[in-house]
Amino acid sequence: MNNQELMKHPLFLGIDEKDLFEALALFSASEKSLKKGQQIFRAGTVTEVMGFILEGRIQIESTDYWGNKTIIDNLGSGKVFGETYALTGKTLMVDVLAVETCKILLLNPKKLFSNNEGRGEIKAILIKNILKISMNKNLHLSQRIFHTTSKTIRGRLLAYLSSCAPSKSPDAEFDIPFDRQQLADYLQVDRSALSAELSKMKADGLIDYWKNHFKLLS
Amino acid sequence: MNNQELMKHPLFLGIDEKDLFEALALFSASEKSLKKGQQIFRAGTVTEVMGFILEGRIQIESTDYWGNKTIIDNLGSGKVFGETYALTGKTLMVDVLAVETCKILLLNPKKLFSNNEGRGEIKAILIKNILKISMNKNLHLSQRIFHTTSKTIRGRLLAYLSSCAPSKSPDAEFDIPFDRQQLADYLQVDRSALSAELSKMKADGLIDYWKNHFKLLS
DNA sequence: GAAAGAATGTTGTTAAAACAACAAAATTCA
DNA sequence: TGAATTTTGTTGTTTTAACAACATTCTTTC
Repeated sequence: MNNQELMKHPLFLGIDEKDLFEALALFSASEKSLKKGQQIFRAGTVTEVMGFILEGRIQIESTDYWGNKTIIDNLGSGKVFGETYALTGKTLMVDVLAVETCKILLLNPKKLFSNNEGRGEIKAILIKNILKISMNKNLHLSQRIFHTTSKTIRGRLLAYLSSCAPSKSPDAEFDIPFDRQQLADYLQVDRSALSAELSKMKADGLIDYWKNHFKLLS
Repeated sequence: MNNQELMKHPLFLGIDEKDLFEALALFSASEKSLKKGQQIFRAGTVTEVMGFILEGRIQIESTDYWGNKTIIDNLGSGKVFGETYALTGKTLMVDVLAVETCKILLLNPKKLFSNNEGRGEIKAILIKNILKISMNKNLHLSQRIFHTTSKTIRGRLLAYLSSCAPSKSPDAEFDIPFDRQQLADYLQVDRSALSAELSKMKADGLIDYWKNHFKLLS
């Protein structure tokens, strides 16, 4: 990802190209490469930095005492994660890990809130951008809640798949970022029961799918 | 709630008393009284204003096509709601209503982001405050997700009640803001099954309760 | 291209919660 | 205070998903 592309992302929107270097310096930005499966943040710890995904996908999840995993979110390039923990200083409730090879920027937002470092206009823009990102994450978390609102597996699948579909029109096709086990951990249902329900829904003519490629039928 | 008290709340933190009036003007603040059960925002609509609770409690909820209600949150005095929708302009996914007699401030945050109205320092402080509020809401929504992570009613109750307890110490006593039906709608379980499970947990010596007053036992 | 491994699908059994209908208790208010 | 209403608790039945064990298909790698 080059500077031109960086500037198009919500975090750097409104920053002039000539100021981008200064913005990155404000964040004490450092690049990091991750292998598939590698952990970035661990629940129970604290982080001063947040992540910006340059390439690859990461997953936010939580595993309880008995080993039950809950996937909170799955994010791809251009997305920001950990900003809430970096800025509030709260102990992480979740693990964050790379689900494929990743390149990320680690950004420390602390200086944005100092009064004697960096240009005020740049800091103001970045803070506004982080606010927007935070609010979008809010909406995203709300959606996440609605995906598991239904008490039936079918209801949860329909809620999730509908929100993934690129348009309201029937016969919309799209990929989801989960395999079956991950989808089960996201919707908080049993994997084999999920597979069974998907089969039934296909038999009922509601959906069609192949691996992680789905189609909603009319 | 008087000005002294207002200034202690996260939204106005850092604003001098002499600037409070200007801050309220920036928000085009207007006070509104609500009767128990009265709706403030309706799902499917759009709002330019957010709410600040002066007195009483409000509830954020969603009712699906079949009448199944999900309670997302229940907020008391000093809390802000609707800020995400007011600032992003997105269509509301939820209803907001007063669960008891309420007094609220309606605040329009639009001018905070204009360049020619209001003093920059005040706007900057308010934006930072809203950012902090947004992030806390993020953490809150994450917690909300963990409250319904367990597949058993008992697990959900323990997750929720533990997070309500004022301290980790056993025998902690506290009130919850829900009656049985509301708690069921929050934890997304059946009310009668919830009552039955509470009885069992009391019989098992895990908890004690009377109405909405609970005690976690060691 | 065969073998090994991983992912997905299938089926039967078990456990749990939804649901329904009603009983008991608490609260409201006339 | 007592009747009406709301809230909470109880129980039996039905539905659903969890669970377990295994079959099948897909993918990887040598």
